[in-house]
Order: sequence, then structure tokens, then C-alpha cells
Amino acid sequence: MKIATWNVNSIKVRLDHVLDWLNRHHPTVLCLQELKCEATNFPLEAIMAAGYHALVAGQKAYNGVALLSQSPGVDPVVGIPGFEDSQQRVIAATFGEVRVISVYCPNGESLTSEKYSYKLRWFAAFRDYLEATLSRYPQLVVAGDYNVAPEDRDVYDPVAWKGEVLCSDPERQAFDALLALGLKDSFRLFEQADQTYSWWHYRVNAFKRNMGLRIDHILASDALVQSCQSCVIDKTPRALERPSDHAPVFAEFSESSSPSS
DNA sequence: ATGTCTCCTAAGAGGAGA
Repeated sequence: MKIATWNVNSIKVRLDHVLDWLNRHHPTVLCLQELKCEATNFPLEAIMAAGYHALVAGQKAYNGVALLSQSPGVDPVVGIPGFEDSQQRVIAATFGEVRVISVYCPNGESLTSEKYSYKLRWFAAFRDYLEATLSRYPQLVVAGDYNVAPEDRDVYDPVAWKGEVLCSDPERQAFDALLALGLKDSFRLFEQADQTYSWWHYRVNAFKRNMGLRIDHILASDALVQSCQSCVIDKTPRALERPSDHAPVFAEFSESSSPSS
């Protein structure tokens, strides 16, 4: 089972990149973020023609998440139940034995912004949602754009970024609080090259200079960790014409060792 | 290095968001 995540920064603009990537890598589930379109405008026919089902939570212009999958998802849930939010950031469904959540965490803008306090409130609600989800679905994967670089080694210039949004202590603590529920950052289960990032600013030639941050993550519950075979960031699509500012991340899980039933 | 990309409104460029 291969589970991937990709912030596409507009599914309309990035459709060809996504179709090409599906065709190349055949993920079991691809979690998308920043669709930037309403569900009715989602390019469902093209996705289905590529052999994928889609569950979509969209809105006009901003945010928006989806789950693309080879088999239809079961028991979909949109948003964080009990947390009023007009922004479409979360969608969950079950694939086989595994619950998968596609998530687009708030950016926060800056430490003094109202968006930053919203980000921290949102993370607290998301933590509670994951706690409840884990008790019902021990085999859980939470994949998406977290807008948090968890450690200094996830930042190209940690001195310059110290305390800045995406790297501040409260954000890192909010991220660590998710891990404390019994989730692991699958990327760190394996040896990785230094200075591997998932996001590079569009400006200043940041990608070519590898001025990046690792803010896109695939968290796996403790019940799934032993079956995780790999976690890789694919920088290839970031080098294409008209790229998203994010690269896809994907993790592979073996099917065998599920202790269910 | 107020730089880049994508969306919106609204009929031009400018603002929001990232």
C-alpha cells in the first residue's frame, strides 16, 4: 500500500502534473491539498479516466483537500467534527484496514497575525480529533501539508528562520503533540540525505539553490510503523514547468503484518 | 531582494493568501 501526499497549489493548474505522477507511481491513495476550487469544479472525469476515485472537500479560491484512490474510500468524514471552520482542510476515509486523513494545516502568516492564533487553535482541535480517530482506527495515516518544519534539520537556514512562522516553538510543540498520540513521522524512520525538503519558495530561485523546508509529512500510527517500508520525497515534479511550490511525499506500507480481526 | 504564483473581483489593476 503506497500512500502519498502533495500540495498542488491549484488542481486546475496542476492537473497534468498530477495525472503524470499517478501514472508513474500508482499510489494506492494520494492525498491532495490546496485544490483552490469548489468540489463541483474538481476535474473528476480526468482523475477517473486515470483509474482513480476521488473524495473532495473544496471551496472557492482557497484551501481544499482530496483523497484520490485506486479503490473507493469508505466512511468519509469532512473537516474536524465539532470544530466550526469555513476552511476546507481535512478529509478522511478508510481504505482496506487503514484510515487515511488528507490534511492542510493553516499557514499562520506571521507570529503576530490572527491567522497564527487560528493555527494554534486549529492544531489543538486537530489533536483531539486524531486522538478520537486513533481509538476507533488504530491503523491510521495522516498525510498532508502541516506548515510546520519539526526540527532545525528540516530548515535550510535554521538561524534565519529561528522563531519564524513554520518554525516557531509553539508550532513545533503543536506538531509534537500529534506525535505524542502515538504517531511517527515516517520520513524519519529511515536514513535520509541531509537537506531534504518538501517546499521551496517560488521566489529567488529557491528550488535550484535548495532553499527549502520540510513541512509536508506522512504520519503513521504505531500500529502501522512496523509495516512502513520507505518514505521518500520526490523532487522531480518541482523541477517541471509551472510547478507547485511543494513536492510530493510518499510512503510504502507492506500489507502482511496487520494484526486485525 | 515587496522577489512569485494563483485566486478573486470586475472590467483595470490590485488585493489576499501562501
